This record gives sequence, C-alpha cells and structure tokens, in this order.
Amino acid sequence: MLDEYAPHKFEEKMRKKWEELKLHEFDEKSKRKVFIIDTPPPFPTGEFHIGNTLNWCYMDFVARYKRMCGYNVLFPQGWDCHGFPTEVKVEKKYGRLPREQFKEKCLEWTRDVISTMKPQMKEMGFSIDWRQEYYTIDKEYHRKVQYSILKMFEKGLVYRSKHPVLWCTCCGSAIAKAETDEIERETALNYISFSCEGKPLVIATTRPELLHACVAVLVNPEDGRYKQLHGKTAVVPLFNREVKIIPDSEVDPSFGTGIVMVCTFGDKQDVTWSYRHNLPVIEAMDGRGKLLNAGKFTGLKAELAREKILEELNLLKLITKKEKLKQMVKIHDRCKRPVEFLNSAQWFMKLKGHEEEIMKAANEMRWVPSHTIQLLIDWCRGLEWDWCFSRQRIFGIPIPFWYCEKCDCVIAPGYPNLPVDPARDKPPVKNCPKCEGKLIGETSICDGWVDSSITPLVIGGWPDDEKKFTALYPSSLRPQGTDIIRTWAFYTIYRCLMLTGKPCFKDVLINGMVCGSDGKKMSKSLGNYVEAKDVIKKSSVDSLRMWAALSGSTGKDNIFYWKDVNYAHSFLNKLWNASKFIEFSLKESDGGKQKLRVTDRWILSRLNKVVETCTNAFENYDFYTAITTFTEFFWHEFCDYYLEEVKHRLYQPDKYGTESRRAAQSTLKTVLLTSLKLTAPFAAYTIDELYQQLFSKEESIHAESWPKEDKKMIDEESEQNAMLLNKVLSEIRKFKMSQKLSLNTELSSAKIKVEKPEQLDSVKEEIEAAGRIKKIEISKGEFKVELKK
RNA sequence: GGGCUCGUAGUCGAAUGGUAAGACGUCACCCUGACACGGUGAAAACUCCCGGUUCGAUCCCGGGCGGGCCCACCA
Repeated sequence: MLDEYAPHKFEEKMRKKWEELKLHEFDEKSKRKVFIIDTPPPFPTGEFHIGNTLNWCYMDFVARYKRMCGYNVLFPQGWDCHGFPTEVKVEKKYGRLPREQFKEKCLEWTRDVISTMKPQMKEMGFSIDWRQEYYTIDKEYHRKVQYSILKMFEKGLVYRSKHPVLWCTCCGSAIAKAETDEIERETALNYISFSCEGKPLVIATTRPELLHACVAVLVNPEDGRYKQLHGKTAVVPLFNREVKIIPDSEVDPSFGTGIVMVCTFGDKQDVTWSYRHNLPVIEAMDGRGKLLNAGKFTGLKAELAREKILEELNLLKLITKKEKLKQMVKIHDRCKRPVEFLNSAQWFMKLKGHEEEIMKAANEMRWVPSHTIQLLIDWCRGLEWDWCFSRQRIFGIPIPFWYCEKCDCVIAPGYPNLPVDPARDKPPVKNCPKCEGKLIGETSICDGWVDSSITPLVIGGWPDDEKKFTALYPSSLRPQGTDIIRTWAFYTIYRCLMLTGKPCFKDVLINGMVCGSDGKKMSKSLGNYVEAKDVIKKSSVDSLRMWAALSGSTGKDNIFYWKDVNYAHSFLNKLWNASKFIEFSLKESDGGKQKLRVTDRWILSRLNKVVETCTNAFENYDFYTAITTFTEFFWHEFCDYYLEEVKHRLYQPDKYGTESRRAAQSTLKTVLLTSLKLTAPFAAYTIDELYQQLFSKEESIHAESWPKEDKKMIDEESEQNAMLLNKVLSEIRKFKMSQKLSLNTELSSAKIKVEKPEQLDSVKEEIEAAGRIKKIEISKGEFKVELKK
C-alpha cells in the first residue's frame, strides 16, 4: 500500500533503477526512428544554476516524451571547457605560469569543476546517455575541430589577415571583449581646425594624439551645413596630409561640429567606418602604446604625445574651443587601463557573402517560438566583417597552421597528424615552399565558439563514420537560450552548412532567461539568485522540474516564483493521494462484466481530449499548456467531481450493483494510468514510483508508450449531462456552506428545475449519493435548486 | 540609439472580434471513509494610455508610455 508522499525517499533508488534498465541509452543498432538532441555543452563554472535547470528540463521533457513515442533518442552531453574565465581563475590561484604548466592547471581546474556539476545534473534526473559524453579538451575533440578548420581552409573560408583587435598597451596583448570593463570618465573634447580649400574646418575630437592616423573626415549626408563639402578633401593640421570628406549617415550632426575624423583606429566606430569606406590604414601606435608614423612625435607614449600635440596646436592657434565631456571607456579588467584597437595579424572565417545561405538554412528550420529566428536574421543582415576567430590566449584549441615569416604563406598539417600544436610541433615542411623563408608556428588559439559550433557534427560521428553520420545528421533538436542565438546558433548553422552543405537542425527550441523576483536576469551580482539545490532541498526534484514547465510559456523570460514550486508539490501530493484512493478501490476487482455510467463516459471523454491537447502541446514544445491542461483536468474535474461521484458505487456494490462497481474500477484505472503517462516526462521520479507500486514492479513508466487519443471515446452528450450534474452538486455544496453544514450532511429533499429534465435522468443516482439527498424532484423550468435540511 | 518581446485582479498568468480561465495571497465555512500539502464558497480586473477599423476590441492597425532581453554606444 502507498505510504505518505515523500519524494526524497525514492529519488535515488529510482535513479539506480533507470541505470539498471539502461533506459537512457541510445541504441546504435536499433532500426527505430531516431531523435537527436544537440545538447548544449555548458561551460564548467562549478554550479548548475536555475537557468541551466530550465534549459535542461525542457530537453529532458522532450527526451522522455520522444522515448515514450517510440523514438530511439540520442541525448548526449558535452562540456565546453576552454575559455578565458578558467584562465582568470587559474591565474588568480597560481599566478602566472609557463605555458604548458598553465594549461595543465587549467585542465585540472576544469575536471574538478565538472566533477561537481555532473552529480547535480544526475540528481535532476536528466535522462542523458552518459556514454555519449564529450569534452572539448579531449584530444579527439581537438582533432575534430582542427579537421573542420582545415576543411574550411581548403574551401577558402579560412584566412590570415591584418585586422584591428582589442589590445591592452599596458599588458602588450590582444584581449577578448569579455575581458573588458567599462568606466565613466571625464575627458576634454577639443575643437581643432582642419582646412578645406584654404578655409578652416573645425572638428571636435577627444583623441588629438591620433591626428597623424586620420584617414578621412565624415559628415552626415543630411547636414545642410556641409553638403558642399562632399567629395572634397580636408587637410590634417600639423601633418599636412589631405584626406577625403565623405558623407555617412551614422554621423551625429548634433555632436561637436557635426564633423568627425576617422583614425585607424580610435574606437570601434572607426573600425566600422574604415571597412565601410575602404579607407587606408595608418598604424597609429605599437603594442606598447608608442606612436608610429607620427613624424616628430613618433616613439612618444600616447599620453605624452597628446600633450605635445595640443601644445603645438595651441601655438598655431588651431584649437578653437575646449569642452569637458563625460564618456564611457572600455578598460582591461586586469590592469584597468583603457583599451585600444590595434592592427594585428589574425585568423578569419569568411562570413561576408554567405549571409543569404545562412539565412536560407535557418529558414528551413522550425524555430520555437517562431519569432526568435528574427534575432538571427537581423544579425546576418548587420554583419560588418568576417569572424576573427583567433585569440592570443593559452587555454584553447591551437589554430593548426604555420606561416612564412617572409611571405605570409600558410602551411597546413596533414590530416593524419591532427591534432597539432604549432606552438610546439614542427611544421610538416622545413621552409616556406615558395620563398624558402622560415616557418613560424601559430601560437594563437581558437575562439571558444569554434569549438562549440560543430556539436551537431560531433554527436553524429563526423568525420570518421560516414554511414553513422548519414543517419544522425541533422540533429532533430537544438535547445538553447535566447542569449546565444547570435553566437552558438549562428556559428553552428554557418560552420555546419559550410562543412556539409546542409542545415544542421530540424527544430530550434529557444528558452527564455530565468529572472529573479525583481524581473531581472538572475545573477549573483544582483543578489536575485536562487540555487537549484535549495529548491530541491526545500521541495523536491520533481517540483523543480514541474516548475520549469509551469513558469510560463516557452521562449518567454520567466521569473522564478516559489509559488510555482509549491503548487507543483501540492499537485504531486494530490496525485499521490488520489492514486492511494484508487489503489484501495481496485483491491477487490475481478474481470467480470461492466456497465458504464454517464459519469464514466464523461471522464473518459474528457481524458481523451486531454490526451490530444497534451500530445499537440508536446509536439510544439509547449510544456506550459501540456502541464496546465493536465493539472486542471486531473485536479478539478477528476478529483473534485468524478471521484466524489463514484465513491458510492465502490463502497456499496450491494446497493448499486457489481457491474457498476467494475465499471467504476476500470475507469479509475484507465484514467490513472493514462494520467501517469502524461505526467511522466515532468515529474519523472514521483510518477515512476507510483507506476511501479501500482502497475508494474519490474518495469518503468519511462519505457511505457505515450497514450493515443481514442476518438470513439469522445462523448459530447455524456459530457453535457455530467456538466449539469456538476452544476447541481455545486448548488448543493453552496447551500451546505451557507447553512454551515459539513458536506456529508444528509438533506431531506431537493427540488431541481432544469430546461431539459431528461438530461438528469441518468445521473439522479449521483445527485442522491454524492449530494446526500433523500428525495429528489426534477421538473422543467429555469435552472434552480431548492433544498431542505 | 537599434532589434526582438511583453504590459490583463494585491501578486503571477491563460484565453478570446461580442466585457475575461486558473494559481498564489485574502476572507468565510467545512477535519466529508485518498489528501488540512485538503474541500466548498466569497470578495477582488473600466484587460497601460490615445487614436483608427468594426454593429461591437482586451484581442486587428497606427502612435505614445513603461518593463525585459540582446546588440551598439558615440567621435
């Protein structure tokens, strides 16, 4: 017999059972249709937070649902290990170490962290096939990533070129955008007089030290003051160089004088303008912040050069005005010094020119919710330049090339030699085949998105097993957050398309961000943080899983509310107790003849409609609809009404007939079993415990098949009659409340008026028994129920 | 500043071209042979504002205002 509901008692036991039954294992030999989930490889941070929880719950709902539908589900799990946050943590702990030693420490740290995250994921009951685990730090994974780069290189999609990168002149290194902070500071806006056809042309700038690198002057095309300047040239003071005056709509006419000087490179905007107008590049400073190509100012540090240049401009009376200006400046988070843009040799993947193909591939996928594809489309349309994927860091996959010191010729390794580390390994040939120049091994590593943008290929067995790959590509589902559409989704679609010529997913399921009670994205710094393990401790894993479905419709940002968790727990408790009641009621059941009553037909009809709604909802990844449709039905129709209306038949077979009792028993059993199936993907532990205790000791509900709606069971007439019955019972309950009577008080008589009295003919027994009425009179008229004590 | 998205009872949150589910919270009553982690009821919403289309809009269109997410941030 069922005990009290205590989920913590059976969670672990159930996990072991699933493992024994190998429920989550993908069957490579099976001929069943496959369903492949391109699981996100999380970055190992040590904690599986509630945002991850939502994301993985969605995947697990799908995985469990699809298995019940008969699919052979591939639910792998990867770890996206490389990245600068790890480097930062390791450096903090050990200080600066030699390259190889530093890498070792990063690996150690990563393994530690994964070993704390994995148990959390197992505890959540995610039905991952852990045999399909992969790590981006593995040699094999390195090999595949480098293989993909080589393939793209062969297709002319990878090249080395000079490009502006974020650079810290204090540390003498390129840095990633994620390593920057922003501060507000006050600076001077200098109005400097250029000249055009002998007349002065005043330009406001905060960077006079970049005057020597000025390559163009821009005005807004709509700005009436400067229309006559379009196409003319301006002369840069001190350096006496002529630069073009170009119209560009991104120039703000209200800032300064409405004229901008473009330098290579003052800021991100300069980079954009340089590319857009194909401007020449003048390298303004070296890696330590000393001016280059600046005449007599060459070699001076930028700050000093600024003073000298301003001094000289002042002497020449070329500064017409000075204003104070507050500005936001990007600084390097480690040394807190402002960041510059510096031209340096980097590696690129060709994006420009492929936008249309990428959008076409994306359009062939089903995006849920559908509007989320727009983020990707906008991103494609706004692409300004190719993807600079090289990083001057240590912990990552090496870019597998050597290049000639003299002629920049690129040497690639042979495929059988992968993976390589050109920083350490010898090149395949001694010298440059073109000019005999010395070959230099690339020391840069790949951007982390290079690693993670081939996951649909890797889980499909690419590039080694063609037969397997044909069967396992594209992935059926890519589940991910809305925050990384422009990165993970975008790069994956692009790279897989370039490598295979085919779109990499069928469906893309986008989940929203989990927010704190203040409506903002949950983060430790905002203090609006709730930890998954606290929820589990205070409630249960299943409540947390159900919360993921209850917290709002798919794709929306959802705020974490304890009330959703509590509701989930109450519901599961209710389901548990209803099961207990049914278990007891089925005790003395035999297989004899049955006679269904209207209430049975009503609840079975409703059940079949619920099955249909839930199935459709699952097909559309609409977990909210699935769970709420079900809970509403089970709690407020099945428990609140049906169970009350059936008790008399169970308790008094002598009075109401054994055939009626058998019908009640079989209906209860059908509704319960179907209900358990419908909720199994959500409350995986609780439902399986109920299933095993009530229906099958040996098996698991997760190996059962998903219910199919039976159209023959839809019975509108019985539904209508039962609704009327429920309305009458509600009136009886109201009356008892108003008289402060308990609901089991017996009433002497009821006079019921309804428009169609014949509707109540078949449910008179229920009114009598569930309403506890001695004598009932039914007549035709406007709906009314008169009761006597 | 740009894109996307949302704006419905105290708090959440569905639905719909004809004035609106459900949950939490509140209040009242009920320990009825599954469940007090329960039951039955009650109170509580001019569906953000202004226009337009329509016989009629919360739902459609336009314009505001205000959240959120992502991106770009100003020479």
